[in-house]
Amino acid sequence: MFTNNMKRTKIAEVLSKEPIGQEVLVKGWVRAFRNNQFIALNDGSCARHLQVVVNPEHLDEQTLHRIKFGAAVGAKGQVVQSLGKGQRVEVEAREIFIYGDCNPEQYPLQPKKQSLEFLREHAHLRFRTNTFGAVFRVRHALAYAVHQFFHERGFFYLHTPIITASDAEGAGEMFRVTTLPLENVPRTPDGQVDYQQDFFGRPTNLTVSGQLEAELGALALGEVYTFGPTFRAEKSNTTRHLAEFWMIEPEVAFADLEDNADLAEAMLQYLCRYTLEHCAEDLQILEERLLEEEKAKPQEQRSPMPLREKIRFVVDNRFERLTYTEAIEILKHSPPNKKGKFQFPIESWGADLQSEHERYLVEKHFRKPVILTHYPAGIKAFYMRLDDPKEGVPGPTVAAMDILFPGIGEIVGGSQREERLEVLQQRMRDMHIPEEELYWFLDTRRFGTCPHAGFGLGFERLVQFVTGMSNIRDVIAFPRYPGNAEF
RNA sequence: GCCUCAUUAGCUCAGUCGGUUAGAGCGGCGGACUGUUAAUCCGUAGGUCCUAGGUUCAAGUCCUAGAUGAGGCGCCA
Repeated sequence: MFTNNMKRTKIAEVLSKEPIGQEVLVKGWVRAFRNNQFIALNDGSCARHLQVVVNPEHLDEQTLHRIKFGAAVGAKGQVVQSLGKGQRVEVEAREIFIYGDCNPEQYPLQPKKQSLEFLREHAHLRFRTNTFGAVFRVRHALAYAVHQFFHERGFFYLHTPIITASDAEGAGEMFRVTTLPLENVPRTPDGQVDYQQDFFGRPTNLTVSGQLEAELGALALGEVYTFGPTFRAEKSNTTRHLAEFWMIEPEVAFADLEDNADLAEAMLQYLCRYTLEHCAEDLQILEERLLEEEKAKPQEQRSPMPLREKIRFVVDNRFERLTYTEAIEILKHSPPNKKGKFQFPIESWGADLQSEHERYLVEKHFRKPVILTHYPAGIKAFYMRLDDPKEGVPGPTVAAMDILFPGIGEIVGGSQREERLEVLQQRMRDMHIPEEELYWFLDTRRFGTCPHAGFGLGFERLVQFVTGMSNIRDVIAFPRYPGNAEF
């Protein structure tokens, strides 16, 4: 009979402290049962399994038969030095208790390598694999480090709304939020949808960015950041877009574009360093997985360096900073442009850079993260600060900043904000953004305005970079994308 | 939204020029095994060849449409 009068010890603790001779109770899920004798037990606390050695003399035939891949079991026994070679310590089980059976004929997971596509269809179970265990432990570490980074620097965590009434930001297609009955929408006499009868008395959407609200906070609290879910209803079908993702958006008063770039670079290096120091085992698993995955690819598509080296490279090297105008010059004279290899040839100043151009700059030309600044005003948002005209620059630019990472592309997008009321109003008129809807935003410029700056970091893209997962749908627990909202 | 590729056993995939009874590895199941490490060994079951049409004496194989998945592009974080 299983006596459950002991405190459970986590496997991470047994493996790190190696308390030889101590009696422990461990609980977890069976990852392998070899030789009718050796259970590889994993409880999620760490990447590694604990070997539990079963002594058949202490175990009835029936329980032995229930030790199956995936079953939840508890094991009580002494921690001893292992006689085998794969591990230093193991638990000599005197008692085994089956919490939950796992029928192998029905269980979708198998004790073998399974494709990421298959696991994506079983996302509710994929946490139980080595790869996804590692991904989600690293994701947690990164989220924790984000708060630690900002807290250490005196930033305040601001919770901006998830439901918003402003649809004037132009950040993308929005998801409508309503309680109106879709099958029988109330109409006004002139046939329009009668939003006065809706929950908020007006049209509302899920937020596409907390930036405008964060600016309100920054112009009083000084330094704030948001870290929350963000929604874009674009039908993007790529390895780096989600309909629901998490975004980190710091906003800093009395800061200019350079301060902004400094902050973003320091943050990315801090977060990368944090995972190297706190997630060594998980990163090793992910590095080995990536190596295995890339074996199937042609040489030129493989990563130039192993995962951890790539992360260390970001920590140890200054990001390359250059202006859009300088980037255009480099691209114009680049071999692929001259040889007509770009699908979109670089011809003149003013066009937005395509993925292929960003990739060339980051992966071929500089071979390191790149901060691109001072984009043409025409291709950037209304709230970005208009630069003073500069010699050698063909048109008006804004104090924008994009950080490009190898393999992922744009990981950060930010700017110094336009703090001058008249300039901002002119920009809004030029871009057909209604002033009335953003009166509250403009009030910050009317009353005690000051220079300020901020950026947005796509959290999943950062997790992608650090874990080496190539599809963004594999770094969020339950991905939302066009045609899929399962689980 | 556009382009390319794929869909065959539970999973990963092979399947020749259209030809007769569709294969492998892993996994499952049964058995053996008290030092295994992707355990091993013996045995065994398992198929609506994505769907609907079409061409043909004959279709897993060719054609058309659709569904689903993957990758790329655009939009961006």
